[in-house]
Amino acid sequence: MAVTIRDVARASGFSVATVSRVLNGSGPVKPETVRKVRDAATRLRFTPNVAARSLSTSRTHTLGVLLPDLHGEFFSEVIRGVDQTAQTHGYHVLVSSSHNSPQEIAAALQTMRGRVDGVAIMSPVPNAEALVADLPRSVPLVLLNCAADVAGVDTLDIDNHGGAYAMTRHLLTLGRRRIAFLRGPKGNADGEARLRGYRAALKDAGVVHDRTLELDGDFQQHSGYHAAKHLLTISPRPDALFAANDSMAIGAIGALREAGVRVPEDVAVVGFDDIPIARYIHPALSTVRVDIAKLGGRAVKVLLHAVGHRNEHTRVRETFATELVVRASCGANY
Amino acid sequence: MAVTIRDVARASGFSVATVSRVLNGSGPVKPETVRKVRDAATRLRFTPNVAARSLSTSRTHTLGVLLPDLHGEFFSEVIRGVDQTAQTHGYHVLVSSSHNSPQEIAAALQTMRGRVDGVAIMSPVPNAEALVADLPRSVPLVLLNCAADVAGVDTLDIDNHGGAYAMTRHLLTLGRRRIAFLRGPKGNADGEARLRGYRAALKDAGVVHDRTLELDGDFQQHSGYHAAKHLLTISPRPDALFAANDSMAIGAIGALREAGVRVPEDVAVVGFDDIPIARYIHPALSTVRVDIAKLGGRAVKVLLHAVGHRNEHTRVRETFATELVVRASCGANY
DNA sequence: CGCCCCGATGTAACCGTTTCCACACGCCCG
DNA sequence: CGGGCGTGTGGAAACGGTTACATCGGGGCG
Repeated sequence: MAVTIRDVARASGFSVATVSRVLNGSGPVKPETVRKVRDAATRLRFTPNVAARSLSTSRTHTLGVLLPDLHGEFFSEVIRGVDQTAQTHGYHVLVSSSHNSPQEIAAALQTMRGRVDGVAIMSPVPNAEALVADLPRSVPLVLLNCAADVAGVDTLDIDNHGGAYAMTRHLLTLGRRRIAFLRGPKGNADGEARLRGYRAALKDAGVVHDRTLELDGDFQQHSGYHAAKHLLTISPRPDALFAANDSMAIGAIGALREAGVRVPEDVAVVGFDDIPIARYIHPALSTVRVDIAKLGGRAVKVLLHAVGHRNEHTRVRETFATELVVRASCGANY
Repeated sequence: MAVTIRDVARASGFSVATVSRVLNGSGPVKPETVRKVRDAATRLRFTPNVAARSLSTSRTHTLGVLLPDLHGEFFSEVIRGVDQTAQTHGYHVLVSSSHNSPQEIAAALQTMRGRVDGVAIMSPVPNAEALVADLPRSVPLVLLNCAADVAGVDTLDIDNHGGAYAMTRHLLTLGRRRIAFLRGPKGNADGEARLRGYRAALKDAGVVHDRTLELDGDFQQHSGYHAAKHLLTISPRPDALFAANDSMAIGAIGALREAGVRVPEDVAVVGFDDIPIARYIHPALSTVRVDIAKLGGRAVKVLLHAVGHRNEHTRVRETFATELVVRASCGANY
């Protein structure tokens, strides 16, 4: 067995209680004692057993992150933000992906129980309300991008509607009229909100709404690729494509180029998210920036606040602003 | 407090020992008893306390992953592979990033102690041997891409040398002679091995080695961008650029295009990794494929094997084959 | 018929912390 | 001078599981 607190107690000549107090900085201890105990601890290379510790404190110093999947740069940015912030607060991060249904999320939450002090859920499901509603609410939760209004949990959202509205408006001012929209996965809250923003902008501009210009996608590159192929069969051909995320926009550009269609001259293509790679592709992708890593970091802070108040804090509901990023693919600069 | 095994025992009319046996499928129990206990457990919504469990079993059912950073698609692919495999084996994944020095790795390993049953380390440091050598070897470790030969740990490597050799050879057969190489971060084992493969191929082909064609990079897009800018100042100008990873290759292509240099006509650009996005950029990136997710998955399996044998198994040392992927950016198809 | 073994179950020790409570001591104050 | 208080420390009870060991019938076998 490894060295325990008892060994340190014996070696330093004090009781386990005192050793514990020294190591945790709790309770009054003589400086002299502190020194001796510290000495013994380092000499023996004592490392507290985290299981034992969390058994008695019921704190794990770990946060969970539930993601729908791990494809593309979007999610790695989320994790990056989460990990970074968690680390600076002395917390660990437990990730779990491939949760696309309420059932899977509930199951994952179940198995995480007791392993984490709080969980950030990025849920693609339409009605997160229902999902979270009948979960044991013992663990602090923060919902990311769920557009849900659930009592008892914190929620962080991206201003999807506003971003999509602004981008659509931008395309309209550039003179594009037949703007196709490439949707996210069915029921995905982000995707839906972006779609609504697009529709609203069209409507406000008095452009007639054409359902056939709303293409199906699933946020992954290849779906953008296929959607663009399909778009080329539409007559009259759209002069712009607004993809619900950057990955699909990139896939779409690939398909258009293959077909000899010029971007942005023939078809403007824009995305959403501003993943790091967006500026390096050709043409550089115009998109709607979301500070994804920051969102992840914020989620951690909210969670830690909840943990600190034993989940009896006033709930937070924030919306992250987006920013229009105009590069080349929208045709603004030629 | 939550419902404990004692509550289940009381409710079912059996002892905690029997309940435990039923729930873990250990020891002989009457079918009738099993039913009753199961009933009581579900009725009370009993969830075993993982801390208590791991305190007595010293198993956490969690694996750790240490990564140098989380930028780009490469690492998210690793995590994806790890998570997927871990999940199918009922394991959780603790990730931790930004570990670029032996000290940081050691520290992270320290704080993970007791939280995980094993750790996969993707270490960029040159001499992982030294690092891991003086770590407490209680926890099973698997080293990814360290090109290190450390006793007592499993190691998984990518055939960096072979892949780079093949790619360089490919460029040579296409008639390129002044092939620049864009290096990875200083001391990064993958980067170094790829560089050596490049050099070896040049040497074997009798091409004189020109140090000025070896550019500095750090695996991130912007470094590829800047390196390409620099490359354009070299005279005579190189006719090919082999980037040590795809992210940099993509950044480089962006820079070249900005400068009006045609890829691949004027300068061929190739990468390494075959991240998902590689095929969608323009020109589609020729690269060396590595099944990153599979590597992550394999790491988990190795780790679980080690855990199963209480870290007293025969160590594994595997090299993952790479595959030359010829697309457009190398100029083979025009 | 007695013994042994096996199946089924219970009792309690143990895992390594934290923390409540008790206690000793010195000091101040009434 | 005694009681209260604050400081420093120790003893031991949690925390909630797992599991070694004990117990108890009953069936097979010599």
